[in-house]
Amino acid sequence: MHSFDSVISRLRSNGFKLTPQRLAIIKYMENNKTHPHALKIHKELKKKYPTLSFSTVYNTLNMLESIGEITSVNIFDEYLNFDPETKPHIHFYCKVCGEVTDIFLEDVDGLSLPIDEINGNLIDSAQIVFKGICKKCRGREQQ
Amino acid sequence: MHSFDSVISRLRSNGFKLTPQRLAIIKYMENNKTHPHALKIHKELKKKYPTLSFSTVYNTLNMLESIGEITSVNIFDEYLNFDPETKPHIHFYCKVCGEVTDIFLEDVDGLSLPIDEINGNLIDSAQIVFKGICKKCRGREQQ
DNA sequence: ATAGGTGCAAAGGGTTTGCAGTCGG
DNA sequence: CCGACTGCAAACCCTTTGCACCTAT
Repeated sequence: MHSFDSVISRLRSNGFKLTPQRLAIIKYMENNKTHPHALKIHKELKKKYPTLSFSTVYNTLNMLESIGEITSVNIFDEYLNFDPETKPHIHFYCKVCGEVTDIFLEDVDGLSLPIDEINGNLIDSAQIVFKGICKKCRGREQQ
Repeated sequence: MHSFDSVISRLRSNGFKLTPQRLAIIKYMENNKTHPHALKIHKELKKKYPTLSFSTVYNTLNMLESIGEITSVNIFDEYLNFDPETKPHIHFYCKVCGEVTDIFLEDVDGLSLPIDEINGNLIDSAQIVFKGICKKCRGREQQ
């Protein structure tokens, strides 16, 4: 996702209206590394906007995704997680604490993406989720 | 998934009852490379077992997953796909025809899994979905 | 005989939709 | 002002659950 100001001007120049709800959602997503799902965003922002509806949250998230400012990923089975990081990257899901963190390709030896072709199939995107136990939880589990 | 006969004896020796519905579902999944979802399985098998219920399909699939005979993956956002291939592998989803095919690690240069640790995080499983255009559709699209 | 499985319908959880009222441009 | 957006409730889709009946062992 671009900076708050850039997103705002992109919306403005594309004829989108800048409602308080949209601004709040954009601000919430900017630099957000927690991969929130829509219901969480709704719950959080409802504190400040008590009448905020699900439809507005979903509409705004879908709109931001459609213009490429955020992406959505199925990290768990249950629901969609939204991510302001639009550069290709990998998600790591910790089975103990439930946190989802980003891993960038530079950090992984032996893994070179994008691979653009396998067995004649053209590849244009990849969704990679590693699951396991995160550094913090590993330390905590040692007795 | 093991062979039909092996699955049957595993169930028998574990005290599971061998109902016609279960046998049909197991037979349907054996060597199935289409990554079907529960509703598709239900629809298909309903032809032969008109009273087959959703609960039976889901119960059986969940049972088979719990004993490790099949796995479930979220290839699309919408629903869970079941796969009799339990060896770690990658899914390729074709955006044109919608088919999902398996890719094995041997086929991918530069990709060596399992990677067991990244940044101190212990990794025990990975879900990898490549999306793009499959060989068949690439040929078909050239004009 | 009996535990476990089936089928039905209803409930559940996340997401979308329809529509009247509202507000940003 | 007007068209796009909001909020509400209902609808939606896939999956699970509750429960009476049934069936494999």
